[in-house]
Amino acid sequence: MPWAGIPDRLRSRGLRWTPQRRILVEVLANTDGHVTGAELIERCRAIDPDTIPSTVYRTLDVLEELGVLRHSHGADGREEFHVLPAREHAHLYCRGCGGSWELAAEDPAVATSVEAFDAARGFGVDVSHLSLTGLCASCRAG
Amino acid sequence: MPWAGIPDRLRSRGLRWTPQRRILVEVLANTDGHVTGAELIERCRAIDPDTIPSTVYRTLDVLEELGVLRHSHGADGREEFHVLPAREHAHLYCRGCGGSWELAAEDPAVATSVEAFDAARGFGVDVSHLSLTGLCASCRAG
DNA sequence: CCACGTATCGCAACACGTTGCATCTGCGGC
DNA sequence: GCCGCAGATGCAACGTGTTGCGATACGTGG
Repeated sequence: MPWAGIPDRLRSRGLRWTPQRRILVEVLANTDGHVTGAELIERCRAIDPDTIPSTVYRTLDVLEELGVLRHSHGADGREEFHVLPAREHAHLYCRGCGGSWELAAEDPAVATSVEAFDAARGFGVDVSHLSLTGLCASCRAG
Repeated sequence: MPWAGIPDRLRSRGLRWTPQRRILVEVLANTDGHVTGAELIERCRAIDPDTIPSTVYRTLDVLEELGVLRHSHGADGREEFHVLPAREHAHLYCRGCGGSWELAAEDPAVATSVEAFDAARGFGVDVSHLSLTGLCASCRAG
């Protein structure tokens, strides 16, 4: 678990390890897949009811700078956080059925797209911040 | 100007042409490129200071259903509206310099990506809802 | 083990957007 | 020209996220 090293990683940057951050990291350690900011706050409050939203969001920013997590924006523009992006991944949202899927960076379609933007304009797409909205195969068929 | 036909298009659907909608359409008619919801409200208030946000957002929904405009989410997740998407287009945001670019659906990189997702999983990407974040060529070089 | 500097916290206010509901009004029909 | 009613409005409350600021406490150095 990479969580164990976080206190020292913070301190080595002149940042601090506080009870509030410990709680959030504990929550994140028990999380996989996506979570919204609101969900994280809720889970933190389950541990410490005094959890303050702004503290959570600020800590999330810090953890993102540390590279421990990533955020992107869902189909509705809401923030979504991804823990431990061991594999970078993008997201697909279907506006028909509301379904969502994770796509690895190695997914052929994703890789093709990234290459296309690189080749065409030298733009380096952040795969982990990539959210596509559209219609999935079955909604198109139906 | 396609705006002239809007009152009738609304009525033919059993919807209504109201003073509030007239103001918003007037604002949109003098807009090109992207606007955020907040900007639209501000411009409406310049005409009628009593403009209410919820009315504006609801009208925007209606106009989007009419196909007069489209919305997507910017790099920060905020809503962005696009007037008259005569040409469907996607957006590119650079997290380095904060720059943003419009990409036509016919842009080679965009077209390649759309095809890739269609071919790989039958997913039909909404180009007009597509926002990519990453690093532009000059920020990568710098 | 204490003191000090600064990162962080808690709180309050704000910004953007959404929702529920009572009231009002556009507009089609008579 | 008037009526009725579904569609819209206005308002108020809420949800999510951000920001500014004074108070607090982490952790380093003595």
